Amino acid sequence: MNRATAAVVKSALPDTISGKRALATQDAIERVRSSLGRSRLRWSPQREQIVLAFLKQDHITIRGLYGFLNRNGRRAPLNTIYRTMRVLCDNGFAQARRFGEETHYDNISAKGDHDHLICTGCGYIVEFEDPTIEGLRHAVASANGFHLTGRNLELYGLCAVCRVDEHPAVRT
Amino acid sequence: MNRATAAVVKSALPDTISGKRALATQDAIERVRSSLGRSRLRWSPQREQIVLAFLKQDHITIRGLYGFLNRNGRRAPLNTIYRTMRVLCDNGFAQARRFGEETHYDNISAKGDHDHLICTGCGYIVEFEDPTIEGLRHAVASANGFHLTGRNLELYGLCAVCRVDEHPAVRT
DNA sequence: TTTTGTGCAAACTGTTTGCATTTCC
DNA sequence: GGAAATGCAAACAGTTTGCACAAAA
Repeated sequence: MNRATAAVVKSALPDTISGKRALATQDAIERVRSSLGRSRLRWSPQREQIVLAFLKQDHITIRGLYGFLNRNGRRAPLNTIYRTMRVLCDNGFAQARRFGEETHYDNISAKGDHDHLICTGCGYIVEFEDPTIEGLRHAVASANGFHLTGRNLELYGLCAVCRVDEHPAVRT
Repeated sequence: MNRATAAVVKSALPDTISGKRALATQDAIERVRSSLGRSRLRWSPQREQIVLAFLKQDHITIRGLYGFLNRNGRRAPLNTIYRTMRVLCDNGFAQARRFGEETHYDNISAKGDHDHLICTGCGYIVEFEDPTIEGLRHAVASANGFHLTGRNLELYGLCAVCRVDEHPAVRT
Protein backbone atom coordinates (compact mmCIF):
# COMPACT_ATOMS: atom_id res chain seq x y z
CA MET A 1 0.00 0.00 0.00
CA ASN A 2 2.05 2.87 -1.23
CA ARG A 3 -0.26 4.71 -3.59
CA ALA A 4 -1.31 8.23 -2.77
CA THR A 5 -4.84 7.13 -2.04
CA ALA A 6 -4.28 4.87 0.91
CA ALA A 7 -6.27 4.05 4.02
CA VAL A 8 -9.33 1.94 4.37
CA VAL A 9 -12.30 2.47 6.61
CA LYS A 10 -12.14 0.42 9.74
CA SER A 11 -15.83 0.88 10.41
CA ALA A 12 -17.17 -2.10 12.30
CA LEU A 13 -20.28 -0.79 13.95
CA PRO A 14 -21.48 -2.35 17.18
CA ASP A 15 -23.39 -5.52 16.53
CA THR A 16 -26.24 -4.37 18.67
CA ILE A 17 -28.21 -1.38 17.60
CA SER A 18 -30.37 1.07 19.43
CA GLY A 19 -34.13 0.71 19.43
CA LYS A 20 -34.56 3.76 17.30
CA ARG A 21 -32.09 2.67 14.70
CA ALA A 22 -33.51 -0.83 14.72
CA LEU A 23 -36.86 0.59 13.76
CA ALA A 24 -35.43 2.70 11.01
CA THR A 25 -33.58 -0.33 9.71
CA GLN A 26 -36.67 -2.50 9.92
CA ASP A 27 -38.43 0.09 7.89
CA ALA A 28 -35.69 0.35 5.31
CA ILE A 29 -35.44 -3.41 4.98
CA GLU A 30 -39.11 -3.54 4.16
CA ARG A 31 -38.68 -0.91 1.49
CA VAL A 32 -35.82 -2.82 -0.09
CA ARG A 33 -37.71 -6.06 0.05
CA SER A 34 -40.80 -4.78 -1.65
CA SER A 35 -38.79 -2.84 -4.21
CA LEU A 36 -36.92 -5.98 -5.20
CA GLY A 37 -40.14 -7.90 -5.25
CA ARG A 38 -41.58 -5.46 -7.74
CA SER A 39 -38.65 -6.23 -10.00
CA ARG A 40 -39.26 -9.97 -9.68
CA LEU A 41 -36.11 -10.33 -7.61
CA ARG A 42 -36.24 -12.72 -4.70
CA TRP A 43 -35.70 -12.55 -1.03
CA SER A 44 -33.47 -15.19 0.49
CA PRO A 45 -32.17 -15.46 4.05
CA GLN A 46 -28.67 -14.66 2.81
CA ARG A 47 -29.89 -11.60 1.01
CA GLU A 48 -31.71 -10.43 4.07
CA GLN A 49 -28.63 -10.76 6.23
CA ILE A 50 -26.48 -8.90 3.75
CA VAL A 51 -28.98 -6.09 3.30
CA LEU A 52 -29.50 -5.88 7.03
CA ALA A 53 -25.78 -5.55 7.66
CA PHE A 54 -25.37 -3.06 4.86
CA LEU A 55 -28.18 -0.81 6.07
CA LYS A 56 -26.54 -0.43 9.46
CA GLN A 57 -23.53 1.36 8.02
CA ASP A 58 -23.06 4.54 6.08
CA HIS A 59 -20.47 2.99 3.81
CA ILE A 60 -18.76 -0.35 3.76
CA THR A 61 -16.63 -2.58 1.59
CA ILE A 62 -17.30 -6.15 0.50
CA ARG A 63 -14.65 -7.46 2.87
CA GLY A 64 -16.13 -5.33 5.60
CA LEU A 65 -19.50 -6.93 5.09
CA TYR A 66 -17.95 -10.35 4.81
CA GLY A 67 -16.16 -9.92 8.11
CA PHE A 68 -19.21 -8.48 9.78
CA LEU A 69 -21.40 -11.37 8.72
CA ASN A 70 -18.87 -14.00 9.67
CA ARG A 71 -18.30 -12.41 13.03
CA ASN A 72 -21.98 -12.79 13.69
CA GLY A 73 -22.24 -16.35 12.53
CA ARG A 74 -24.10 -15.50 9.35
CA ARG A 75 -21.65 -16.81 6.84
CA ALA A 76 -22.01 -15.76 3.22
CA PRO A 77 -19.46 -16.29 0.45
CA LEU A 78 -17.88 -13.29 -1.18
CA ASN A 79 -19.50 -13.71 -4.55
CA THR A 80 -22.96 -13.76 -3.03
CA ILE A 81 -22.19 -10.48 -1.32
CA TYR A 82 -20.88 -9.03 -4.56
CA ARG A 83 -24.02 -10.06 -6.36
CA THR A 84 -26.30 -8.70 -3.71
CA MET A 85 -24.49 -5.37 -3.64
CA ARG A 86 -24.82 -5.12 -7.37
CA VAL A 87 -28.55 -5.65 -7.03
CA LEU A 88 -28.71 -2.93 -4.39
CA CYS A 89 -26.81 -0.56 -6.68
CA ASP A 90 -29.03 -1.33 -9.63
CA ASN A 91 -32.08 -0.60 -7.55
CA GLY A 92 -30.90 2.66 -6.08
CA PHE A 93 -30.18 1.61 -2.52
CA ALA A 94 -26.41 1.56 -2.73
CA GLN A 95 -23.81 3.46 -4.65
CA ALA A 96 -20.44 2.04 -5.55
CA ARG A 97 -17.42 4.26 -5.11
CA ARG A 98 -13.88 3.18 -5.71
CA PHE A 99 -11.51 4.25 -2.98
CA GLY A 100 -8.02 2.93 -2.59
CA GLU A 101 -7.87 -0.74 -3.45
CA GLU A 102 -11.47 -1.64 -3.02
CA THR A 103 -14.99 -0.55 -3.82
CA HIS A 104 -16.98 1.14 -1.09
CA TYR A 105 -20.73 0.93 -1.06
CA ASP A 106 -22.57 3.97 0.18
CA ASN A 107 -25.94 3.66 1.77
CA ILE A 108 -28.00 6.18 -0.15
CA SER A 109 -31.43 4.84 0.67
CA ALA A 110 -32.12 7.62 3.15
CA LYS A 111 -30.02 10.49 1.92
CA GLY A 112 -29.28 12.47 -1.18
CA ASP A 113 -25.99 13.21 -2.86
CA HIS A 114 -23.25 13.72 -0.37
CA ASP A 115 -19.49 13.91 -0.38
CA HIS A 116 -16.64 12.60 1.70
CA LEU A 117 -13.93 14.02 3.89
CA ILE A 118 -11.35 11.32 4.39
CA CYS A 119 -8.52 11.08 6.89
CA THR A 120 -5.48 9.63 5.19
CA GLY A 121 -4.05 8.76 8.59
CA CYS A 122 -6.69 6.47 10.01
CA GLY A 123 -9.26 6.14 7.26
CA TYR A 124 -11.96 7.95 9.19
CA ILE A 125 -14.66 9.24 6.86
CA VAL A 126 -16.95 12.21 7.39
CA GLU A 127 -19.90 12.57 5.09
CA PHE A 128 -21.07 16.06 4.30
CA GLU A 129 -23.48 17.88 2.07
CA ASP A 130 -22.82 21.31 0.69
CA PRO A 131 -25.05 23.19 -1.70
CA THR A 132 -22.13 25.33 -2.87
CA ILE A 133 -21.04 22.61 -5.24
CA GLU A 134 -24.29 22.76 -7.14
CA GLY A 135 -23.49 26.16 -8.54
CA LEU A 136 -20.06 25.02 -9.54
CA ARG A 137 -21.39 21.88 -11.15
CA HIS A 138 -23.80 23.74 -13.35
CA ALA A 139 -21.33 26.41 -14.30
CA VAL A 140 -18.73 23.89 -15.37
CA ALA A 141 -21.27 21.69 -17.12
CA SER A 142 -22.85 24.42 -19.20
CA ALA A 143 -19.47 25.86 -20.08
CA ASN A 144 -18.58 22.52 -21.63
CA GLY A 145 -21.92 21.46 -23.03
CA PHE A 146 -22.36 18.57 -20.65
CA HIS A 147 -25.54 17.16 -19.24
CA LEU A 148 -24.62 16.22 -15.68
CA THR A 149 -25.60 12.93 -14.13
CA GLY A 150 -23.40 12.46 -11.11
CA ARG A 151 -20.44 13.56 -9.10
CA ASN A 152 -17.81 12.41 -6.71
CA LEU A 153 -15.95 14.77 -4.43
CA GLU A 154 -13.40 13.51 -1.98
CA LEU A 155 -11.41 15.75 0.31
CA TYR A 156 -8.31 14.25 1.85
CA GLY A 157 -6.59 15.35 5.01
CA LEU A 158 -5.62 14.54 8.56
CA CYS A 159 -8.28 14.43 11.23
CA ALA A 160 -7.76 16.16 14.57
CA VAL A 161 -6.77 12.94 16.30
CA CYS A 162 -4.17 11.99 13.72
CA ARG A 163 -2.74 15.48 13.72
CA VAL A 164 -2.12 15.41 17.46
CA ASP A 165 -0.79 11.91 17.81
CA GLU A 166 1.99 11.61 15.37
CA HIS A 167 0.86 8.02 14.98
CA PRO A 168 -2.44 7.56 13.22
CA ALA A 169 -5.39 6.72 15.42
CA VAL A 170 -7.11 3.41 14.99
CA ARG A 171 -10.75 4.27 14.74
CA THR A 172 -13.42 1.74 15.33
CA MET B 1 -18.46 -3.22 -17.32
CA ASN B 2 -21.64 -2.52 -15.48
CA ARG B 3 -20.53 -0.45 -12.56
CA ALA B 4 -21.65 3.12 -12.27
CA THR B 5 -18.18 4.40 -13.00
CA ALA B 6 -17.67 3.13 -16.49
CA ALA B 7 -15.88 4.45 -19.53
CA VAL B 8 -12.22 4.68 -20.24
CA VAL B 9 -10.31 7.44 -21.93
CA LYS B 10 -9.59 6.67 -25.52
CA SER B 11 -6.98 9.37 -25.71
CA ALA B 12 -4.36 8.44 -28.24
CA LEU B 13 -2.72 11.68 -29.12
CA PRO B 14 -1.13 12.12 -32.52
CA ASP B 15 2.29 10.60 -32.60
CA THR B 16 3.76 13.74 -34.05
CA ILE B 17 3.71 16.86 -32.01
CA SER B 18 3.88 20.49 -32.86
CA GLY B 19 7.12 22.38 -32.59
CA LYS B 20 5.89 24.40 -29.69
CA ARG B 21 4.79 21.41 -27.71
CA ALA B 22 7.97 19.57 -28.57
CA LEU B 23 9.97 22.35 -27.00
CA ALA B 24 7.85 22.37 -23.88
CA THR B 25 8.24 18.62 -23.65
CA GLN B 26 11.96 18.82 -24.18
CA ASP B 27 12.10 21.26 -21.35
CA ALA B 28 9.95 19.14 -19.05
CA ILE B 29 11.95 16.03 -19.83
CA GLU B 30 15.08 17.81 -18.74
CA ARG B 31 13.47 18.82 -15.49
CA VAL B 32 12.40 15.27 -14.79
CA ARG B 33 15.79 13.92 -15.64
CA SER B 34 17.70 16.20 -13.36
CA SER B 35 15.19 15.79 -10.58
CA LEU B 36 15.58 12.04 -10.69
CA GLY B 37 19.31 12.42 -10.89
CA ARG B 38 19.30 14.41 -7.68
CA SER B 39 17.55 11.47 -6.03
CA ARG B 40 20.17 9.05 -7.33
CA LEU B 41 17.67 7.55 -9.73
CA ARG B 42 18.88 6.64 -13.16
CA TRP B 43 18.01 7.53 -16.68
CA SER B 44 17.57 4.60 -19.03
CA PRO B 45 16.36 4.64 -22.63
CA GLN B 46 13.15 2.90 -21.56
CA ARG B 47 12.54 5.43 -18.86
CA GLU B 48 13.09 8.25 -21.28
CA GLN B 49 10.59 6.82 -23.72
CA ILE B 50 7.99 6.32 -21.04
CA VAL B 51 8.42 9.77 -19.58
CA LEU B 52 8.39 11.28 -23.04
CA ALA B 53 5.14 9.57 -23.89
CA PHE B 54 3.61 10.44 -20.56
CA LEU B 55 4.47 14.12 -20.82
CA LYS B 56 2.62 14.43 -24.09
CA GLN B 57 -0.73 13.63 -22.50
CA ASP B 58 -2.78 15.24 -19.79
CA HIS B 59 -3.78 11.94 -18.28
CA ILE B 60 -3.22 8.38 -19.33
CA THR B 61 -3.46 4.82 -18.09
CA ILE B 62 -0.76 2.18 -17.99
CA ARG B 63 -2.36 0.29 -20.87
CA GLY B 64 -2.64 3.56 -22.73
CA LEU B 65 1.07 4.14 -22.39
CA TYR B 66 1.81 0.54 -23.24
CA GLY B 67 -0.20 0.77 -26.43
CA PHE B 68 1.29 4.11 -27.35
CA LEU B 69 4.85 2.86 -26.95
CA ASN B 70 4.22 -0.34 -28.83
CA ARG B 71 2.51 1.49 -31.66
CA ASN B 72 5.67 3.51 -32.03
CA GLY B 73 8.04 0.60 -31.91
CA ARG B 74 9.34 1.44 -28.46
CA ARG B 75 8.33 -1.68 -26.67
CA ALA B 76 8.36 -1.69 -22.89
CA PRO B 77 6.85 -4.35 -20.65
CA LEU B 78 3.98 -3.43 -18.38
CA ASN B 79 5.86 -3.77 -15.12
CA THR B 80 8.55 -1.38 -16.26
CA ILE B 81 5.88 1.18 -17.03
CA TYR B 82 4.27 0.61 -13.64
CA ARG B 83 7.59 1.12 -11.92
CA THR B 84 8.40 4.24 -13.86
CA MET B 85 5.02 5.77 -13.16
CA ARG B 86 5.48 5.11 -9.49
CA VAL B 87 8.77 6.94 -9.63
CA LEU B 88 7.08 9.86 -11.36
CA CYS B 89 4.38 9.93 -8.69
CA ASP B 90 6.90 9.80 -5.88
CA ASN B 91 8.75 12.71 -7.39
CA GLY B 92 5.78 14.93 -7.97
CA PHE B 93 5.49 14.71 -11.73
CA ALA B 94 2.47 12.46 -11.90
CA GLN B 95 -0.56 11.87 -9.78
CA ALA B 96 -2.40 8.57 -9.62
CA ARG B 97 -6.15 8.64 -9.69
CA ARG B 98 -8.33 5.58 -9.72
CA PHE B 99 -11.11 5.76 -12.26
CA GLY B 100 -13.20 2.82 -13.31
CA GLU B 101 -11.10 -0.30 -13.55
CA GLU B 102 -7.71 1.23 -13.89
CA THR B 103 -5.45 3.90 -12.50
CA HIS B 104 -5.08 7.11 -14.46
CA TYR B 105 -1.93 9.13 -14.19
CA ASP B 106 -2.31 12.88 -14.35
CA ASN B 107 0.47 15.03 -15.64
CA ILE B 108 0.84 17.61 -12.91
CA SER B 109 4.30 18.83 -13.74
CA ALA B 110 3.00 22.00 -15.32
CA LYS B 111 -0.28 22.65 -13.58
CA GLY B 112 -1.77 22.88 -10.15
CA ASP B 113 -4.72 21.08 -8.67
CA HIS B 114 -7.43 20.56 -11.18
CA ASP B 115 -10.59 18.54 -11.46
CA HIS B 116 -12.31 16.42 -14.07
CA LEU B 117 -15.51 16.50 -16.03
CA ILE B 118 -16.06 13.06 -17.45
CA CYS B 119 -18.42 11.88 -20.16
CA THR B 120 -19.87 8.53 -19.18
CA GLY B 121 -20.81 7.92 -22.79
CA CYS B 122 -17.47 8.10 -24.56
CA GLY B 123 -14.97 8.62 -21.76
CA TYR B 124 -14.01 12.09 -22.91
CA ILE B 125 -12.39 14.05 -20.09
CA VAL B 126 -12.33 17.81 -19.60
CA GLU B 127 -9.96 19.21 -17.04
CA PHE B 128 -10.99 22.35 -15.25
CA GLU B 129 -9.91 24.56 -12.42
CA ASP B 130 -12.34 26.42 -10.24
CA PRO B 131 -11.44 28.54 -7.26
CA THR B 132 -14.93 28.16 -5.83
CA ILE B 133 -14.02 24.81 -4.37
CA GLU B 134 -11.33 26.33 -2.22
CA GLY B 135 -13.85 28.08 -0.02
CA LEU B 136 -15.85 24.93 0.32
CA ARG B 137 -12.78 22.89 1.16
CA HIS B 138 -11.75 25.14 3.99
CA ALA B 139 -15.24 25.47 5.37
CA VAL B 140 -15.74 21.74 5.51
CA ALA B 141 -12.27 21.08 6.83
CA SER B 142 -12.40 23.53 9.68
CA ALA B 143 -15.89 22.42 10.63
CA ASN B 144 -14.51 18.94 11.15
CA GLY B 145 -11.08 19.70 12.51
CA PHE B 146 -9.23 18.39 9.49
CA HIS B 147 -5.95 19.55 8.03
CA LEU B 148 -6.47 19.24 4.29
CA THR B 149 -3.89 17.72 2.02
CA GLY B 150 -5.66 16.87 -1.22
CA ARG B 151 -8.86 16.51 -3.11
CA ASN B 152 -10.51 14.72 -5.95
CA LEU B 153 -13.58 16.05 -7.69
CA GLU B 154 -15.12 14.23 -10.59
CA LEU B 155 -18.25 15.40 -12.37
CA TYR B 156 -20.00 12.82 -14.51
CA GLY B 157 -22.30 13.51 -17.39
CA LEU B 158 -22.93 13.24 -21.10
CA CYS B 159 -20.99 15.44 -23.47
CA ALA B 160 -22.72 17.33 -26.26
CA VAL B 161 -21.77 14.75 -28.86
CA CYS B 162 -23.06 11.81 -26.86
CA ARG B 163 -26.27 13.61 -26.04
CA VAL B 164 -27.07 14.20 -29.69
CA ASP B 165 -26.10 10.84 -31.07
CA GLU B 166 -27.92 8.33 -29.01
CA HIS B 167 -24.87 6.18 -29.55
CA PRO B 168 -21.74 7.28 -27.72
CA ALA B 169 -19.10 8.98 -29.78
CA VAL B 170 -15.70 7.41 -30.14
CA ARG B 171 -13.28 10.16 -29.35
CA THR B 172 -9.69 10.02 -30.37
C1' DT C 1 32.14 -1.63 -9.13
C1' DT C 2 28.35 -0.68 -6.86
C1' DT C 3 23.72 0.44 -7.21
C1' DT C 4 19.71 0.87 -9.94
C1' DG C 5 16.76 -0.56 -13.82
C1' DT C 6 15.04 -4.26 -16.98
C1' DG C 7 12.29 -8.07 -18.28
C1' DC C 8 10.44 -12.37 -17.85
C1' DA C 9 7.39 -15.20 -15.16
C1' DA C 10 4.92 -16.02 -11.18
C1' DA C 11 2.25 -14.24 -7.33
C1' DC C 12 -1.45 -11.46 -5.33
C1' DT C 13 -5.90 -8.92 -4.80
C1' DG C 14 -10.34 -7.54 -5.90
C1' DT C 15 -13.96 -9.01 -8.72
C1' DT C 16 -16.65 -11.83 -12.01
C1' DT C 17 -18.44 -16.05 -14.06
C1' DG C 18 -19.66 -21.13 -15.15
C1' DC C 19 -22.30 -24.50 -13.48
C1' DA C 20 -24.76 -27.82 -10.75
C1' DT C 21 -27.91 -27.44 -7.01
C1' DT C 22 -31.23 -25.31 -4.07
C1' DT C 23 -34.81 -22.09 -3.12
C1' DC C 24 -38.32 -18.77 -3.79
C1' DC C 25 -42.61 -17.26 -6.06
C1' DG D 1 -42.68 -25.66 -12.71
C1' DG D 2 -39.94 -22.13 -13.95
C1' DA D 3 -37.10 -18.21 -12.88
C1' DA D 4 -33.76 -16.63 -9.77
C1' DA D 5 -30.23 -17.16 -5.92
C1' DT D 6 -26.58 -19.90 -3.82
C1' DG D 7 -21.95 -21.62 -3.36
C1' DC D 8 -18.08 -23.73 -4.83
C1' DA D 9 -14.17 -23.38 -7.89
C1' DA D 10 -12.06 -21.51 -11.71
C1' DA D 11 -11.27 -17.47 -14.51
C1' DC D 12 -9.99 -12.65 -15.05
C1' DA D 13 -7.87 -7.90 -14.88
C1' DG D 14 -4.93 -4.80 -12.89
C1' DT D 15 -0.94 -4.56 -10.33
C1' DT D 16 3.16 -6.10 -7.73
C1' DT D 17 7.22 -8.88 -6.82
C1' DG D 18 11.33 -12.33 -7.10
C1' DC D 19 15.19 -12.97 -9.42
C1' DA D 20 18.92 -13.29 -12.85
C1' DC D 21 20.94 -10.25 -15.93
C1' DA D 22 22.18 -5.70 -18.06
C1' DA D 23 23.41 -1.10 -17.67
C1' DA D 24 24.06 3.70 -15.56
C1' DA D 25 26.69 6.50 -12.44
